[in-house]
Amino acid sequence: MNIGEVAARAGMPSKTIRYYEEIGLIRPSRSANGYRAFHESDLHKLAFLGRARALGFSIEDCRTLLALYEDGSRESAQVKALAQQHLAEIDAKISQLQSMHATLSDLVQACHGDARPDCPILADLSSEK
Amino acid sequence: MNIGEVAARAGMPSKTIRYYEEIGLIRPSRSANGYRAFHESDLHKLAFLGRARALGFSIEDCRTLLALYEDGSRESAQVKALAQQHLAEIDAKISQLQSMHATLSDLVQACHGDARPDCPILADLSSEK
DNA sequence: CTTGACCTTCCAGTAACTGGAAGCCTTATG
DNA sequence: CATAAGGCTTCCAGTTACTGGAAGGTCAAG
Repeated sequence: MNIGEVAARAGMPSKTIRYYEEIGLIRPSRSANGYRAFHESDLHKLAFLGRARALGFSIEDCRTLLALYEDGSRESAQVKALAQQHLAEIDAKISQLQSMHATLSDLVQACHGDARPDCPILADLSSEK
Repeated sequence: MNIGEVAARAGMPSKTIRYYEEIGLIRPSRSANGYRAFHESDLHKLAFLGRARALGFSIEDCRTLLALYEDGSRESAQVKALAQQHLAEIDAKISQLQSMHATLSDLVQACHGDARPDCPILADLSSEK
């Protein structure tokens, strides 16, 4: 399989796949012509990575997850710990965004949004204290 | 005022303030010794930027907001439009994170997290289809 | 034989800082 | 007056996870 087909099947750009090779997440072999030659196992790894990334895991987390996945003697506790930690980060981000949302939607509500310069949003941003 | 005091009063690192100057968000004057000399107006702008950043606005949005703030003949509609657009992005991020959260917390729930290698989280990530 | 679609590598840019090195300025102290 | 501490300066590199683009090799079709 060439990179284009793999990209299509894994649902990610070829660029990303090359990048993943560059940082050592995958190691496709090479054909005589210099093209990357992907096996099913490479495709499988890429799909794994794609799903992990879709869940918001960082590349380094993905590297760890992949290593755990390939380590038959892993302890599920390690995986769970990593996932829980990530979940906590997600929670934190959600809270932060919700807080932003609350403030900002109040301000947007308060702004009449017409041709006049008077604006509660700017007033809030420039408020003393 | 030197940069240290401004940093303390604006609640951001000196590094950030230098960076904001570098990208043209502020233009503090200079003392004879080469130190940046901040006026109250600079501090005010930095506080404005800090609040806008805290609401998640990008630097470029901040630049626009600052320009609008300083333009006495702005139309509040412009500010409101920018804020609404940002609010939509926040909504999108929250949805995405909530979706990740839902999937991941299910998986975490399902993982016994002990010394055994069996792990629903890895199973899901490596699932065909 | 040429065209077009793939493939290759390499370099640069993105967002918004952050860390660190090398060195000048200022102030307090012995 | 020498020096040491702390603040200031600039400049360079690194971070995250790609993405775009240039220059050029390869392959299948007409």
